[in-house]
Amino acid sequence: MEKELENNFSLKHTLESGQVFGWKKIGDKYLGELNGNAVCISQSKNNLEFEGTGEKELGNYLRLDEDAKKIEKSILKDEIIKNAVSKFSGLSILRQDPFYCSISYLCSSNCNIPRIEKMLENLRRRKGEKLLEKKEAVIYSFPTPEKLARLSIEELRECNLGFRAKYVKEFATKVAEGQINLKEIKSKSYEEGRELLMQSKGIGEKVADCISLFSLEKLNAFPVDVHIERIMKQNYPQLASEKKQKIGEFARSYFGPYAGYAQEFLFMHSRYKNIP
DNA sequence: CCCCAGGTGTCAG
DNA sequence: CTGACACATGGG
Repeated sequence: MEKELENNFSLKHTLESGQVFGWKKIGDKYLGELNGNAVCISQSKNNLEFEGTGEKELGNYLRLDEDAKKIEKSILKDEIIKNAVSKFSGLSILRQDPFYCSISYLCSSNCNIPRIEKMLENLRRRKGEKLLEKKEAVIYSFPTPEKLARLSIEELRECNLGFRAKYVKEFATKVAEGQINLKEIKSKSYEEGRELLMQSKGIGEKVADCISLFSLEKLNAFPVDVHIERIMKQNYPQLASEKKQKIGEFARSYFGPYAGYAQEFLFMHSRYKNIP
């Protein structure tokens, strides 16, 4: 199926921004899973080509309904962010599945990106279901909260989760038993939702911000990781001796309701600063 | 063998 | 409230 894009959008900047794990790049196509189906997506200029999902479902995931140019404009507060936005224009913040997103960022603590990818792929391979088998790649679903909750710490350890295994089990159990209701959290304010998420062990301020931004429609959330901390301190001297929490507060009020977009652009800018 | 990686929990001061 | 330090694990 095909779709002509009305708004400014870059599939590459969106799927390779580090906000989401699990998309495999095969040539000019991206293979992955969306809502339990194996999906293949590619873009050429203003045209989006896709298989395995519907136009509406994909459009919602990619946030094609929002005007990206308008969002970008709203955060252009200075030359630094203008520079970052111009390099990665078309980056969209996905509407990820909250459970998958939560597990992703629970696994992210004190760990590098390739290894996070590996942990999540291990969970899919060992505990998910095979959705598609091609010679280039095999796509698995991500295990449900019930499935993860039933696993022992040892089984989770076998997926190389390390000390995060107990946190993943606790979170999955709370979701499976209804003690954590992600839909309900989504309907709450950024501040309230963040507090609720942080009641689960392994979720601190940064992870809660990532979950809020990438899967709970809290586009003002501004996760401050070591990279963002470094960039912010370099670019805004008044923050030089501030801590992560203050940096987040500053950014949310400085960049406004779409501060999360600013975070993604700055993160990309720092991640690829040595690549022309 | 030491250091680091999209941090967080814990415990002493 | 603030600053160490541990935590699993793979790679440099």
